[in-house]
Amino acid sequence: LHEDGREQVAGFHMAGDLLGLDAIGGGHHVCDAVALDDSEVCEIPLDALEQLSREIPSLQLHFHRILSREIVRDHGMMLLLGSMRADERLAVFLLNLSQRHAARGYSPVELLLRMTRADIGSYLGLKLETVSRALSRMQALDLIEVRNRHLRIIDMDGLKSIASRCAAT
Amino acid sequence: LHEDGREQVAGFHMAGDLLGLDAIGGGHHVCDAVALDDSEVCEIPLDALEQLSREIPSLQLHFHRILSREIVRDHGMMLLLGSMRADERLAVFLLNLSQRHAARGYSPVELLLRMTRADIGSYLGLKLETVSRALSRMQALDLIEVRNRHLRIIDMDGLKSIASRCAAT
DNA sequence: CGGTAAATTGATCTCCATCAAAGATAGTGG
DNA sequence: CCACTATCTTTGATGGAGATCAATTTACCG
Repeated sequence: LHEDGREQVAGFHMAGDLLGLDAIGGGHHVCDAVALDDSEVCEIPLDALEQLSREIPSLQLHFHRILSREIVRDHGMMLLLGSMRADERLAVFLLNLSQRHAARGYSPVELLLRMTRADIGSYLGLKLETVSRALSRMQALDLIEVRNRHLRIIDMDGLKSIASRCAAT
Repeated sequence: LHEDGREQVAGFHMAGDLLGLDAIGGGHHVCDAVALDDSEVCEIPLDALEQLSREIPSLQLHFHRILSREIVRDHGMMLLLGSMRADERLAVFLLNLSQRHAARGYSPVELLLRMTRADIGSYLGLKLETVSRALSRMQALDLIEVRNRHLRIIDMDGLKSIASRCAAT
């Protein structure tokens, strides 16, 4: 995502995720996408989708549900970026990754981070060093085990309690 | 917006704005709305809107455009919350307010802030004291003139240059 | 006019950014 | 196969922006 020079990672997509939901409605994309791994992409022509969703109400419903979820997700990110500290952000990030892994039939505790620390930092509004430090701290607390891009969640509940330790901003 | 205790101002709406765009697609609202002034609200039944937009393609197009804009707007906020300092955030906020005022036929320089400093802070990911200090600083630089909730923009270009002084995160 | 909520301003502290350097990893070519 | 290089990662030291704590001051409303 870029807008007057600045740029930021707006999200990480996994198999089955839709992307490019900005530009629905005819506008131009304000984000671009970079593959972090060998990927297959299925392009959905917007007008065909709109045409079909006019004919099939349940498709329309699903389409709108997806758009809505994107908005809710973004609001969650705004909350995270606006009021969480470094390790809370990271905990939320890891738990989210874990959930999505599990939803796709992979292990919820064994994660392979496809992105660099800088990417994670950009996404979470942190610097890469801060991400690295937070990971090390979590490892020291036996919450996770990190070896480069390989990450294993040891104490899921511990992570959850970090992620939701309220700050009541 | 609240989710496990925390809460945050997700946006400020003005006359004509749609709100409640979470919950499109049948879900539950994750935000609620508070009137900061005497307000009239026109409720749009979702299923009627979807029904109509199935029949009127241009309505569907507009509807999708609005949803898309919301997503783009949120991404802008994520950028702001993730990588801007206090006065940049405030400058962006004021310029945005000014634009929307102008679009409605009001003066772009004479603003009446309907919300508290705490609300602004919550929206921008800052504390109320920080908002207050940033405003005072801008006033000292003759960029704006604040008297309580009344705000006058004196140097629009100055504000713009603050808003876009890149930080290249 | 008195009481309450909001706003300003000051002092201090904390967390994260920044600067800097060393260690690990993967890819390249001899 | 191994040295070689570029990139990524970790870790340390320092500084700064904003949070937090606290005390006035100002505006608002019955």
